[in-house]
Amino acid sequence: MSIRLYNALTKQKETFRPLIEGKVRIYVCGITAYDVCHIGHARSAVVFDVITRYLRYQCYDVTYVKNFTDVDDKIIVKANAERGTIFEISERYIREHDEDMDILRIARPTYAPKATEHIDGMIHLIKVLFNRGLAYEIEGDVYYAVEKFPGYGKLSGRTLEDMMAGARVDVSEKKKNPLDFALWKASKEGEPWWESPWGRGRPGWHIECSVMSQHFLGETFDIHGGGEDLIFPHHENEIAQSEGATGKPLANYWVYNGFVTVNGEKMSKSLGNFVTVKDILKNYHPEVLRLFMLQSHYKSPVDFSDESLADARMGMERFYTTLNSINEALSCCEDFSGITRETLSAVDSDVCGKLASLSDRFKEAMDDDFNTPRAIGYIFDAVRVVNGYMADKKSRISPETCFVLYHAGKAILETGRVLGVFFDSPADYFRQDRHREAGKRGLDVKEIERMIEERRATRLAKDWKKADEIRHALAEKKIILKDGPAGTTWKIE
RNA sequence: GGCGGCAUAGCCAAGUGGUUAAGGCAGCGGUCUGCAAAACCGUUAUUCAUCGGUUCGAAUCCGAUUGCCGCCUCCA
Repeated sequence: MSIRLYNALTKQKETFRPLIEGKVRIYVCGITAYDVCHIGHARSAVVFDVITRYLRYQCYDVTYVKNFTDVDDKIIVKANAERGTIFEISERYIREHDEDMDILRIARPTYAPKATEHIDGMIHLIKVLFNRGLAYEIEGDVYYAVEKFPGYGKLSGRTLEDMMAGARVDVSEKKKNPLDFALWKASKEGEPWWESPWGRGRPGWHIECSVMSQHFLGETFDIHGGGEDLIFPHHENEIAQSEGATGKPLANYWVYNGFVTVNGEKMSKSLGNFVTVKDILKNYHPEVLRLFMLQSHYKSPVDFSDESLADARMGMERFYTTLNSINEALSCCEDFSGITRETLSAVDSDVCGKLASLSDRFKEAMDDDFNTPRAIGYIFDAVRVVNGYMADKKSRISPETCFVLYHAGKAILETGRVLGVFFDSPADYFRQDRHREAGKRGLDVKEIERMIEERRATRLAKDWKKADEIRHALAEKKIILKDGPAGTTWKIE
């Protein structure tokens, strides 16, 4: 069993073979720290989180690096506008980024370096490029001479001629070739600067990733990733810099997540449809956002809307409802330590077998280019099997049943957690959901619970008419009551 | 203009050469329930944008057409 993944460099699915047996080194381009994270950042983070979780689940020792760009035009503009330093701006947004990612249950990268921590390395790399005749300096700016690097365009699948034909190339007087890009920029008045052999300046955008990836992962590493918009020019330029300097491949597999659109439109500040992670987390559980994203393949574009999130919430409710039922059944469970697969009845054994196959099917799906939609389909299958089993066994909880349910719950939790979901207890999940939904609709939780308490008394008195009146009054507000043996619980539709 | 991607049920979405086209949401019928909810069972695409072609056989490969989208400028 081996993982196959789509390599954007070769444009085909390939068998994944890490450079060092058992170890995987991944570099993903992170954010430029000048604003809060939006759902596009969230998708990229979720995709690579799931990839690293799955690789670790498959017992790989993963080193995952995700950088922060903390010096850049937009940060400088914002710092000047606020009469602060670029560090005040970048530190603020890095902190916000980390908070958002933690809530989204994104495992922290092994290393999260900042560009400004590696200025010396950048200067060193630029010197190497000079020595190799790939860089030139004009008035304190240093440019990369793209026509000197034969492989330029190999990742994005275009040639220099193609690119020259495009009318949108910015023609700068200084550059020898309009496609040359800045490695180092002379700092203007009011801009941050570092000393360099070419005078006071600051780094170009692409050089940081070449330096930091090499610093943490070596000259060649396994997987380089990011959003698909980074293919050109960012990663094309990284390849030119790194491979131009070392003569070795930068990374063996190039993996890109598709974009998020909002109601069918590209997210942009001018359209005013910029959805931040914080906006979503006000209205939905973080795992709902993850489920929504993972129900599409990572390479596909995904369209975000309130309806699609609401659908994902219903799906998540199905999972947690089953997890809850398993917990309830096991809470009154008998000792099943003496039970083994071999001692089970045919029916019990059959269910146990079906649940045991979840893990294999899950791996089969994930091995195929991290096919999370299929993997999730298999978890839903398992949920149906275990629900059917519980419906059959309703009132007869035996040690054998407990054994089966215990293993069923374990299998579902284990697979789900590779996807970064099912980390809450069901009780917690539903409590949060009630409060969140009540908040969205301006409903008073205390008042709802008071009415349920009132209804409890009428039910004890078997006054069904009055009980139903209360049920219907709450139903008008989309509040659904569930009468169970342990009392009445509620949720919002 | 150049490069690339996508089109599968009411909606979302797997499947990319061969038994009944996963799964979720929504809907409908039934079981269960004091009534509900949840759950379960059944049901909802003779067909995969359109038209041709290759093949014993195609949603899956090839060509054309239509429609949508991304990149080529900062962008996850």
